[in-house]
Amino acid sequence: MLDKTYEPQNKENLIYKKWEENHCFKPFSDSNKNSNKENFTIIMPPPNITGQLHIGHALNNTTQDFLIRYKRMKGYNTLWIPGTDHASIATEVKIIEALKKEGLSKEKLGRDEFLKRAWAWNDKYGGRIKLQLKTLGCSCDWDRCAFTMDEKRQKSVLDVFKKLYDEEYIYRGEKLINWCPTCKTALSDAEVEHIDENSSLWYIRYPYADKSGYLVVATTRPETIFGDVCVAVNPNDERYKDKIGKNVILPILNKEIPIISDDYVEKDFGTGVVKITPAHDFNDFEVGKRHDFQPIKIMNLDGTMNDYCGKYSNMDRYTCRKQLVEELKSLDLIEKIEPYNLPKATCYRCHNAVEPMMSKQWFMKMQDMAELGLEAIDNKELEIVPNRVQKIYRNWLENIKDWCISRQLWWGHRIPAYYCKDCGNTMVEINKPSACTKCGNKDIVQDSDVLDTWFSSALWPFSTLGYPDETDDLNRFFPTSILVTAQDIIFFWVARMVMLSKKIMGKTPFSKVLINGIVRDDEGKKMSKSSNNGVDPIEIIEKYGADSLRLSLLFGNGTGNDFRFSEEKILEDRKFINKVFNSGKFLELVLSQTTETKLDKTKLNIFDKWIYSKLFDAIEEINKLIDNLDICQAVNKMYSFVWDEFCNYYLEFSKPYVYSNDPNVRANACAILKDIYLNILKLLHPIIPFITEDIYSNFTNELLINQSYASSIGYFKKETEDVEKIISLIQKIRETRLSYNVIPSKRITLIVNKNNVSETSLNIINEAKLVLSKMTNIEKIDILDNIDSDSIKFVTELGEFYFYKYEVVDTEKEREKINKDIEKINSEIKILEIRIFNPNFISRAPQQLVEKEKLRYEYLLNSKNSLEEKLKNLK
RNA sequence: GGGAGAUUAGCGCAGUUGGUAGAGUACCUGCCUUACAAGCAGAGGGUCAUAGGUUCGAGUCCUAUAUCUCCCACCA
Repeated sequence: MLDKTYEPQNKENLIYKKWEENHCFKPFSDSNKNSNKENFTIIMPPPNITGQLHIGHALNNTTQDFLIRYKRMKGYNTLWIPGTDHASIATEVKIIEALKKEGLSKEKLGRDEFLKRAWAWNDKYGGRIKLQLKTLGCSCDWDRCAFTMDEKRQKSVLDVFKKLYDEEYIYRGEKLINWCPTCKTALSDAEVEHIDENSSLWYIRYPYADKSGYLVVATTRPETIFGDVCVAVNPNDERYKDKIGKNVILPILNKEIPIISDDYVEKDFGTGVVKITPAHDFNDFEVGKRHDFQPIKIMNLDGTMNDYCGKYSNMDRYTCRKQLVEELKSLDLIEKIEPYNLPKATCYRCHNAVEPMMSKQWFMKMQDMAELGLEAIDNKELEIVPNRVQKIYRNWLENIKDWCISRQLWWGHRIPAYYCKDCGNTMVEINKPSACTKCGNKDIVQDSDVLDTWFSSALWPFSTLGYPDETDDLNRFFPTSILVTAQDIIFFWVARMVMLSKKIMGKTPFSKVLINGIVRDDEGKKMSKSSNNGVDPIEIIEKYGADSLRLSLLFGNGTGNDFRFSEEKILEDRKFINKVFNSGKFLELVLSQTTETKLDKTKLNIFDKWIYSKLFDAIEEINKLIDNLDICQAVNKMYSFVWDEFCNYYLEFSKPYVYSNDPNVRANACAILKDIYLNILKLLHPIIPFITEDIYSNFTNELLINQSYASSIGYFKKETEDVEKIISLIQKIRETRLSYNVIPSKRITLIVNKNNVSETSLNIINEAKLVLSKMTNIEKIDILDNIDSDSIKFVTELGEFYFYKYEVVDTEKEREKINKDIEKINSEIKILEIRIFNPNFISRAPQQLVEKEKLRYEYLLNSKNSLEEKLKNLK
């Protein structure tokens, strides 16, 4: 028995448990190894264990669950693998924050203790994330749940690292890298965020060594002058042409450095003179390399100045800047200071300024990899929806640089490189070597660094399936079907998965990527882990149920478009769920009042045939839309079919039959109603799985999740057209009644003009008599030859109809109404005339359209004439 | 500096090969009609940002412009 109103709170958990107990989330192939059903596989983007899921995750996972449930019901061998990501740097930052509150630091704790904390953190937050996903209704296979740092994934990482090292794609070297002085680790280019900062441009005088005056250098980073190796001008700059090759004196250090020329220098910026600091600027590094200068390091890894900087050593970089500028001022070496906006490089995790530093790190060669990534797009092995995102992907790969993969962190995959303490030999091995392969020394130490968290993420599509072992899963499910993710990790993750899958597995990891939009809060601000305006989906689910949240996330949200989340929208959308629930209650009521239901598909009335046709259309359209990944439109179609066609019309149509006195009619009517309704539950199950499953269990003993997707017995053209005509008649009657202010409870007579309504139309009307009277409160239908001229006339496709004037009256209203109708028709006629009297239109537009418009024009003229006549006759 | 997206009814949005603008919600009118007032039946409301262009025909294609949002980027 269904409750009085739907109470999702207490039921959803139980339903989820039932699904799990019945192994509903497993691929068919688990129980039937010979299953030859086509696979449909999704690997979940693993949420970071830094915290809990927010609405953005809910959108992402609802979309995946929608696709998985749909495909499962479509008969695919579906597998959805869930998982979580250790999120190396992000989690480490969080743990350090937590330690700080306890007055601890990671150094005080030591590596082993710190890692214990990290694993505990994983238990807590990873566990919570899984719970959140279950609460949302995600039908993923929890037995296959993966964690980027669990044993199996460690194995994958070690294997791939060694493979790429052996093939010389991975190398170690000292290069200029992005360094976060706060997190005290190297970062990749992708992990650096640029923000605009109000700063200054300092114009500093560099005196010529021959005391013939000075050169003015404009810089945004005065504190780096300690590292200057030269100053550079453009070779074509007339102002400085004769100065090239001369020396200037570097202020403070009083060291002579040369003036060189390089194309990199823009004549028009600043003074046209650039100081070159190769060890702390990416451009300067390149210039320095071209001119054979040794970089001079001037900073420590914590962002303070190093011993090279004399009295400024050990001073924070920004303090140094302030004091240095003061000193330069006192030496009269500052020409001027201008306000200047510069993009400041910051760490994507701690948001502090990143420093380019010379450092020995591990890198992955990316040139060949990028080719693989581009090839995937070029050869259409990979399609990104919406299409525009492909450009972003392509652009990044075309400008890629080698990937710095080592991090000076503790929480992560430790790099499997071992160094001989004696001879310095480097060995990359999956297991620690017992002795140096070169000198035999047993004193071997492992590299203390860990890998960029995105290294393990990049292997996700095959590491989750068991790589490097040749598992059944890997053979069966790789490559996967589709990746659903957000746009902001297209470089971090998507591109790298494609590259590494192609490199390691020889195949693109998925053929489609569906990008879901960014979720914003109700003020339009981006919801994110870092900006802390995230809403916990659990809170929303506790209030409104998971189905309401899911529906709201998918309804009216265009593919790839940003989505504004509000509780208000949930309240609006959940009305639909209530509607579904109540129509189920109606079915239950009807079934309770009949002893027998028997579906006889040979005995369908026109309304049954109409609803089956509508169902047929709806399913066809929905299938097509989902295949095109247009989930928004698909949900829209479900909505309008269920509410407009089924609830508003078919339920009403069915009432005379389900309450019929003829037990045979009744049995069949009930059976059909049930059949249609159960199909609706199937149709809706991918969006609102809980309530549909719950209602379904009231009518059958089977689980809805296991059923085949909705289907209709067929399409009946003639009956469908007939019922459409009846619907227009119903609407016309209602409209006319209302326009004459006939109160709904008043039962009136419908007059049919025998001369004007065809035999077939009469048959249709006759078949719909009961329905008509119920839906428009018509007491009886008079079929007349002679109709009083003052009767109230209205026209539909079925012919001319009237009301007795004495039943509806009010001449003034009538006049007003006719005039309004004429006006409406006139404006349409005008538009049509422009078209059909245009010879160009006649000759160039499709003939079919021309014919259609001409017919419409004639129809309108006729209608207009009859209305005008009516107006004349109105007394 | 480069690129992408957005601009449609009061509001938040949909509109996929160009053919007379759509749903939801709000507002207005009338209804507690035995599934549902989280409802039913109706009505109103839009020069589809602006200006040009292509076309018989443009919300839809092209070119500018404006406003907003996002991404990328080493002009010191």
